[in-house]
Amino acid sequence: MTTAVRLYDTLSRKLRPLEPADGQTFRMYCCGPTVYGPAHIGNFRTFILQDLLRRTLEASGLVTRHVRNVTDIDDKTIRQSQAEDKTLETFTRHWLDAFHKDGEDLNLLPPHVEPSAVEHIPQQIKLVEKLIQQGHAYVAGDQSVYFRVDSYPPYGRLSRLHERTITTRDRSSCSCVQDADEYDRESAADFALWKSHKPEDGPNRWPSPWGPGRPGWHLECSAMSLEYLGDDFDLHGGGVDLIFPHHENEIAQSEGATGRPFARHWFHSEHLLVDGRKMSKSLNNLYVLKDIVSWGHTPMELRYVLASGHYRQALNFTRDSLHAAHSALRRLHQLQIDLKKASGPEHADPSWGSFQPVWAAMTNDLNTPRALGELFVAVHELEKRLHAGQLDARSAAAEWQALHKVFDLFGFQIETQSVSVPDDIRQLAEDRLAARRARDWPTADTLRNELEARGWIVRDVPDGYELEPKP
RNA sequence: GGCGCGGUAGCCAAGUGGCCUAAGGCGGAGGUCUGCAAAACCUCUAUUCGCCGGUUCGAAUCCGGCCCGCGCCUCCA
Repeated sequence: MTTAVRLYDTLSRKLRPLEPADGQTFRMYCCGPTVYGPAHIGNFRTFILQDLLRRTLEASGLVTRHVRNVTDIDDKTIRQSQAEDKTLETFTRHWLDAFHKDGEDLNLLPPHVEPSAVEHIPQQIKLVEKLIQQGHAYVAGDQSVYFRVDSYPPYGRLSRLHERTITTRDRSSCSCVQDADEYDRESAADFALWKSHKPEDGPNRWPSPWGPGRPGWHLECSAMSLEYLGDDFDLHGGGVDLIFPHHENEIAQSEGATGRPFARHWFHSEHLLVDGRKMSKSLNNLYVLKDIVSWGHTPMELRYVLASGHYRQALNFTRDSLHAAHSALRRLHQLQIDLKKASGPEHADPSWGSFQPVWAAMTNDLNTPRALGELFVAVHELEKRLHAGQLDARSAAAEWQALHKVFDLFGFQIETQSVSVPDDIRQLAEDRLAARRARDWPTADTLRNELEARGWIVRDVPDGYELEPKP
């Protein structure tokens, strides 16, 4: 159980074992949602991957401390709350609740701490003051504060910025990258730590030593990770799009202020594509959990789909993949039932049983697609042995437990769902059962068709029937 | 223009020098079961890894070229 989990690190570009620096608690910070609308399935890919990483770390025997922030003060939350004529708090509260509901449905483990940016403005101001003192930041003409990128030479390491900007300048001097809309900055590369109040911000302003305003986006993560995880911590995660500029800026702010190394490991998840394209409003392919459910699929099926690709690879989401997930999950459910039936009394067995290769794949760079492959190799073998009567009660009980460990590892909630059957449907099914017992096949078949017309599938089982809503 | 990623069966997706005459899921085709079905389970389903060269005893895996697709390049997970 002491297997070290190995994971690719964006900064060193190497596979490295994950170990808590303090030898006790693995401290991880994940960039959370901006609560200005429903989170889309691409957002959830990232959160589910972080969830899978955490579950894997915990299954390896580590204790984790998982911090995931909520961005509830930024351009988008302000703009949208103003447009809807709501206070920022009312507006973001609503979308945070929605996010929590979705997270629950997807069986995301709640983070141990979920700090809100707007509730940590004093900490952010303190950080800015520190950066100004150390010459890493300056107050511009409009009372905004900027980070002086030139004051922090390692800037750009995470995103290989050097290779990029140098060539960009060489190639096209009129690149759009240079079009700064804030001309108060010393350099176009400098970014805002504190934004002075502007009319369009409405009532959303906080006092600061530099006048009323609000924090810049990157600042919250530096301030809150410092608050809840300390100067340096074990892992920082987010989507690939955050590598630059968000995480680059976080590193500059945090290391500039503390003089100490920031996150020890960087975990970035690739994007989810829909039908081979990036999700976007204009392509009308930006789906949310509600859409998935409205198509008759479950959050678990989405979780399965999102786990079916490797985190460092863009994953192509299609509606077909949800069907595939449905069938795959049903097979897992069936094995659980079959194992339970063949099981003797339970006894504690902490092993992975037939699922050892699943665990091996997860600890090797969180290879979830490989792990699912190994899972079904084991499923197939176990079903075969069960049907051949080659699995004794003791082994079956052990495998049943191991299977549940695998379900926990993936966060799959697989249990028999008791569907409520309307009385009239129940009556039709009962009538059909009676007809079958009377060997009146024409009547039985008519009733089956009637049930199907009303949206219910009836299945005969040895002692009666089962009803399932038509997919 | 720069940086980066990828092209593996109808679809999704592992594998990155020999265990690959390529894992797994879905779908499809047969079968067992069934009054018939359905569900479940079993069997089969790429001699081949975008194309062309090269390196090597040996390549899906390494190198070069080409053709496609995708992402990023200052506040998008």
